[in-house]
Amino acid sequence: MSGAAARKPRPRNAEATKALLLKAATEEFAEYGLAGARIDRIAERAGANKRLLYVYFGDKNQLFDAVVQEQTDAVLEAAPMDEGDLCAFAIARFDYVLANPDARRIAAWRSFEQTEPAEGERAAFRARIEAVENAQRAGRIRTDIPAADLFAFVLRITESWLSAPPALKAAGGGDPLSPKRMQQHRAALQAAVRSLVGQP
Amino acid sequence: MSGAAARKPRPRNAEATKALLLKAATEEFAEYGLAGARIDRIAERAGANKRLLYVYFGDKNQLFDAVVQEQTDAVLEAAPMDEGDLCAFAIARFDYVLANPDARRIAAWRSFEQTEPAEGERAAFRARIEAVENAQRAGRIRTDIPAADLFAFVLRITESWLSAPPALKAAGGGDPLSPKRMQQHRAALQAAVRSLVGQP
DNA sequence: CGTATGTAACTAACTATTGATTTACCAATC
DNA sequence: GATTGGTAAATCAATAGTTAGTTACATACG
Repeated sequence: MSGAAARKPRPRNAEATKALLLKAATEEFAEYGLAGARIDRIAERAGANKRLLYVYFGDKNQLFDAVVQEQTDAVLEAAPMDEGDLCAFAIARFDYVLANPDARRIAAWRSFEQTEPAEGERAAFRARIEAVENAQRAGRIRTDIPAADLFAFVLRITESWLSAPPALKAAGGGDPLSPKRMQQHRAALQAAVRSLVGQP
Repeated sequence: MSGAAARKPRPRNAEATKALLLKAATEEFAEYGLAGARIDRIAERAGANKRLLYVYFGDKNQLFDAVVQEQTDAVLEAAPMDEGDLCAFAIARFDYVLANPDARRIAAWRSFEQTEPAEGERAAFRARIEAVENAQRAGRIRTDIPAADLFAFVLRITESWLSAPPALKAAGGGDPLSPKRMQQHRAALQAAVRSLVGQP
């Protein structure tokens, strides 16, 4: 027998490897952010060689961009805004980020660590704001708050518990993320958004 | 004249130097976070020698803790919660973080990069939640949303525009932080919190 | 007075590590 | 046999943290 342990090389499958790397990068960036993430850890998480990361994605920043792109697209798709219905939007977004905590953290890291907005995302927000304006004109929601502000309120409120300061989550006692607690919070969120957007 | 430029050493004043370092660290951490901040840049910003930073604060993490402590204390003091008055709290907090953007960013970085809550802060949040509960019992605010949830909603809403994704801020066109815009948003915030906490 | 002396404030240059990115190479598979 | 997927090990810059001092200043002593 040879002394060195036999390393079994990864099966040759570019697509699968690329997907594994992206998944590992998503987890790593979600946990540590762009500056805190480590290329070595990403490769290790993926069980792949570091080099492949550069082959498939370019460099650390481009990898981060790829992760951001995927996650923001997913959130946008999971929480549509039909007819400017902010209540439905809020609940859909809450459900999605509760089930996919990484998506929320990636979006937050991005808006903290990168200030340059992407054009596609800007357009997506503009469309949502316009939908809210339409609903205002149709008399479905209050008009004393500008559409952009109202949308920003609702957007943040959907993740207010999930992104609350650790000390606040801990202040209540009990598991702040237990299913029971989340069910309760979901109902609270629904009530809150309803009274927030309704006619005053 | 001698070839080397004469470096004028910093006047010998421990308190002043320490304060300058803390200020520089606050700016650096606010901008880049714990992982992204650079010790050398902090020293340079302060116009002080790197070594002093270690003498006065220990290491990078302890320096970050010192900054966090100062900033969170300041926010807590600037936005008190008398009699569970969430409206007044919200406006006071908004005004403070608008005037002190670093405080908000520091708090955000902290809750993202460090998960261990400090005991003092936990107590502060508990006190606030209790104040809200009292107001609920007194019939001043709605009771169909648990106090902790309601507080979390209001807390996040106070910074929803300031911490909105860059793409959202940019979507509206015009300077998203102009005084005029902020005045408008402040009114929107007031209206929003009022209808959020009022009896349904 | 003037000078020794202890110590606090400060500085420059060094080290040891870490971490992103590359180079050079091997092995499947078409 | 050329191209594609994969690996190990080197490179090179940046960084947190240190070592080894120098200078200002106070206080005490002759």
